[in-house]
Amino acid sequence: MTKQAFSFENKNKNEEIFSPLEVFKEYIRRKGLRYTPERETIVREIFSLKGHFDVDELYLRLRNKGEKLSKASIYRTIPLLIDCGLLQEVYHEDGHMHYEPASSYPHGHIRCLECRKVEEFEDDRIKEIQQDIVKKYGYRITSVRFEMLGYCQECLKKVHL
Amino acid sequence: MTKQAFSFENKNKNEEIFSPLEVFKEYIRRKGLRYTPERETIVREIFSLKGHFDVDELYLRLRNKGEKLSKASIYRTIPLLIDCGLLQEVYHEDGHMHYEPASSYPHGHIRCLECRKVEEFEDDRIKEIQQDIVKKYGYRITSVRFEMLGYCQECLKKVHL
DNA sequence: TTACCTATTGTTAAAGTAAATCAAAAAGAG
DNA sequence: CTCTTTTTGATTTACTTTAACAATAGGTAA
Repeated sequence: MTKQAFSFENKNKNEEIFSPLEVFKEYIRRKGLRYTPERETIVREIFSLKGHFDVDELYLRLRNKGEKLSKASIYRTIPLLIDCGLLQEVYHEDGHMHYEPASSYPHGHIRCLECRKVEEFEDDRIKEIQQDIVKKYGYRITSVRFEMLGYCQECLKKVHL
Repeated sequence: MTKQAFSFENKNKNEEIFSPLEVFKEYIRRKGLRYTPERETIVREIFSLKGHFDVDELYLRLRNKGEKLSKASIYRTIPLLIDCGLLQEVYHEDGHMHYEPASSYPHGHIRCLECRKVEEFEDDRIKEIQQDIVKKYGYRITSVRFEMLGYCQECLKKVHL
């Protein structure tokens, strides 16, 4: 069986859970690609920061740690991580994409259009909807995104929106 | 009361439903902006095509109809339409955003990563989740997006994914 | 170990989206 | 009709992301 971390399927079964790096290594091997220090550095950083990030942020973070790798390597690694289910796009803002490590629990995001904060919420119905779609349409779903835009309580108080 | 078309709130009440163009006019007036033929043309086109579109598509469509307006006007009109709740971003693909007219019924999108088709599905739970968030966090939600990525039945048969 | 093949890297250039600028045109109020 | 201010189209600009390519370095197999 193929290694999977954070997969929707192996949460309730007694399957082994592998670390992101293990999953990535396995993916690289399976695809006949090469495991390079640059790729390892990128994956380690993404899974150590845990939250949302964008390419520039990640690049600067690594730069500040003294890592010498190019932005191009980041751009090239991201599709690999998405492909093996470790990473997800979360939203496109300010002209570029924002990502987050894929997680095992179904959750959505609420973005305030005024202060631009992003809150997460958990809801089992997200998973239920996904499962129904699989049943009804026969899709194999690799990632789910639930996003709401609006104005948060604080901003609603501050200004008339 | 402010005019709203396709709003989540006025569906089950006996409020008048206004056409997108009426909503837009009212919005323009309220904001002290100017109602120009270019804006009207853009709004009419968006709500006549009904489906998803991107800026280039819309521009070419209008061009083919003999309309003489610039792409810049489209880029400038889109945020207005989003702001007044008539338009939503649906997904970012091929380096640019795709939009759709906001609709009154809660629905999600499934995108096949292989053949790139986009299917829509309706599910009342999307609205339920939204309402719960409003209750729990006090947000005013302006748009909701439920997106799933994966591989459709046909593509799963064709290739091993 | 060593040699070889091929993927990957950094650098640089290219493609393309979206936004900014600005003079000319036009909407809307009086 | 006049005046003020917004909007338009054209062009430039800023950026993000991808492509190209020579140099480098995994990984396999002798």
